[in-house]
Amino acid sequence: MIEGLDRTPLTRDFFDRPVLEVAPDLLGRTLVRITGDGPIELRLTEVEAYAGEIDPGSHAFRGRTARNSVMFGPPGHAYVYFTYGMWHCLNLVCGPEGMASGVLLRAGEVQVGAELSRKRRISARSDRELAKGPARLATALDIDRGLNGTDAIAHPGAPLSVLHGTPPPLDQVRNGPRTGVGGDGAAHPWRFWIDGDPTVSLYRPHAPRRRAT
DNA sequence: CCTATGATGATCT
DNA sequence: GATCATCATAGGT
Repeated sequence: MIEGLDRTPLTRDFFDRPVLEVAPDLLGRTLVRITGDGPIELRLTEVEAYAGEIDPGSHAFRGRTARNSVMFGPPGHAYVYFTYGMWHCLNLVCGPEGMASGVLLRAGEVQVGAELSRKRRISARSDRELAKGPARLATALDIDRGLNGTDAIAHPGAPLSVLHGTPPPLDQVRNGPRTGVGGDGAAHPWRFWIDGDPTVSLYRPHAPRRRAT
């Protein structure tokens, strides 16, 4: 186990705040995933905020649909979506309920269960790449749509939960434009990361894909 | 180090 | 039919 870590679970109140408060506050926290093979734990190093129906970059911008309905529900639950035909991404819903905001978990450092994670991340050249990117993070933690809507506040049998961990000093938290978000949503500097951490993903500006001819 | 491109399918218009 | 909160790989510098 990790020494010197505050392993107190985060509470519902932690997530029941505006997403721009919650997102940077998640850095350094410990994400716990209980798989069939054992636990995997991750220290969060990079996140992005999505502010519901006022945010052109958010899945909830055009209102509630079958896919995004979890975002409109209670804070502290997992919103998992499938994208680009083969990847999953994990978000944590923030408050207040009905605002449809969430935090995309983009990267982290695997601190427990790296051997389990490696089995799902064969192409990772080093452990620092296990969860370096949102779809890599979901793969490393064996997360798919089966976990969509799951309550991520710690409780008996919880497959997913978040512990207090060790937040970084405030002057080590950086922010900038969100990765892969174009149009009007690109203006918001709502990506947050821990400065200098080797597990933070590389920034890629949004580029529209060329149409097939 | 870098840039370009194909993979693959759910979702929404 | 177009888009997509992405990644792995190939090949150039």
